[in-house]
Amino acid sequence: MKIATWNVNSIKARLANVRAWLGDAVPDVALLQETKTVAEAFPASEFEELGYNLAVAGQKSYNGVAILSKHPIEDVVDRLPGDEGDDQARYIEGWIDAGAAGIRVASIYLPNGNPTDSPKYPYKLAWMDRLGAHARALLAQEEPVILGGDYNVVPADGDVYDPAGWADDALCRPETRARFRALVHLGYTDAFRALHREGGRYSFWDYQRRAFEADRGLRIDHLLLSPQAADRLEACDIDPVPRGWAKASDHTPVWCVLSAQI
DNA sequence: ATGTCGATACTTTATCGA
Repeated sequence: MKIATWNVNSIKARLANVRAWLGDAVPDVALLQETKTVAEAFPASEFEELGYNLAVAGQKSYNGVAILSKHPIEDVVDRLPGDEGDDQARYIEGWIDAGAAGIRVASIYLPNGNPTDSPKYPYKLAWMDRLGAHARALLAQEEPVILGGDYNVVPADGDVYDPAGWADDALCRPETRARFRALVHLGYTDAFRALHREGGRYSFWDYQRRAFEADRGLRIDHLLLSPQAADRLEACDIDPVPRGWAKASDHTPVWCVLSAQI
């Protein structure tokens, strides 16, 4: 079972690239973020042609998340619990019905939070607290779970090209990192970090100032695995290739492979 | 020296968000 996460920065602008990568990498499940369109306008048939089922949560212009799965998607939850007044499309969850390899997945687009002296930062921190509460509730079900997405969190200084320069950014601030660590402390595993010791491995490079060419990047796209999923973790990596394609997203896919059973 | 991208609207350029 191969599961990938990718912030595509508009599913319409990225249609050809996403279809090409799905054809190359052939993930069973793809968790997409920043689709930037309402669910009714999501180009579903373009992915159904490739053998994927879809679950989509969208809004006009901003945000938007989706799950693509070769297996049926059941038990869909299309908003993060904990704030009925929050109408930003940043969370979708579902059960991937793959028999013994079945797994619960969530596609997460965590708020950026900049600038930190605006209401955006407390919104980010509150959103992370809500995610923690929901992640805790999921653990009680003792299922394999992958919470994947654009976390807008640089977990440690080795995950950003210029730690000092980014120290006060919403992606690096101590309050942000503390909440990410809290997710780990609940019992979730950062799949990439579990299998790779080295720093300097990034999933995002800004469009500006030739950041990709200079490898000035950040690791902010993560796959967090419940114990039942982590016990089945066989491989995880970042695929930088799509970031170098024409009309690239500013993020690149991160994927992992789980065995069918332990 | 400067060099971004995508969506939107009282659109063809400015604004917002990232």
